[in-house]
Amino acid sequence: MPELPEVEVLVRHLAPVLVAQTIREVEVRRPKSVRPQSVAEFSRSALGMTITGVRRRAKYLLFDLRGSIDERVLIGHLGMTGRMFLQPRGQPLPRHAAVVLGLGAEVWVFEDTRYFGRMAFDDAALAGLGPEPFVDDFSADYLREALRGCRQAIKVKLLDQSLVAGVGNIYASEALFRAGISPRRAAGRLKPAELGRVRDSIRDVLAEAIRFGSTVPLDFAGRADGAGDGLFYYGRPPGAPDYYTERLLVYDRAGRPCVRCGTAIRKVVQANRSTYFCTQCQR
DNA sequence: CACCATGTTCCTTG
DNA sequence: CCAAGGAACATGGT
Repeated sequence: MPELPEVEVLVRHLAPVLVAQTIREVEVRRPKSVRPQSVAEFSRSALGMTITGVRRRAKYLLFDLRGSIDERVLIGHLGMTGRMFLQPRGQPLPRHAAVVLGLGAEVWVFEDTRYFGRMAFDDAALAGLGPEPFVDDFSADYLREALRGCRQAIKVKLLDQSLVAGVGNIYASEALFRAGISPRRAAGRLKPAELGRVRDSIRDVLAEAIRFGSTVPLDFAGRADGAGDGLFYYGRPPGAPDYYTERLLVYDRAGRPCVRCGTAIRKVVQANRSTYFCTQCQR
């Protein structure tokens, strides 16, 4: 689920169903998921608070809470496998439900198979984040300044959250394909025009993903495959094509033909992460 | 069994 | 001291 577009879409879905709700019960089923706080600390901080806003910063979810005497922000991160959704009280929880917050008729579930994600009153990580991709500060000039003299590969730099916040491993490859730039180029060696293309491609690819995600309704009644279990998921009518993977042009397409020139897509490893690109289209 | 996976952080190496 | 690379975290899918 989780790069900037997925988090943004989730925020838009959660905001209308969470705002004005009050947290009446707190159940931490996985203490690690509220680190660095203790379960008791987390529970005390969340209990009785009313949700006044749901926002996003990079890949973090920000939940504005207001109590009778103060306000605070609950911060969520989905890690690699996190999800959040509401389900009716009393229904069986998923195996990896990490935190369950009781609201009115429903409970708010943070589920996280690999437990890399977090839900905590801890904003330390936000301080080091670079600009959001859609703000004016994120410009070709900004990139030129920030990457001056940098010999690291551009793909690796795009994953650096202090350079630009929210790009992950999938959209880094996708953006560079659209920009026509090899992921292995030294970041500081890119020409101004190329940095402009990198910036535009990042924005385009993220915006397109948000636009697509926003058109997909959440399914409260049952799963896209028809197995109704009371949870909600990003819906896809049974038998419909999986647009999510189809609109990715290079990611996870090693060996398959480039959509533009037909050359086999290459997979390489950079900084311990897979990178996908077309050696013909990307120089 | 081996390897891979949408992310972040810590430790080691140079 | 800093930059860069690699492993760890934990579970599941292929």
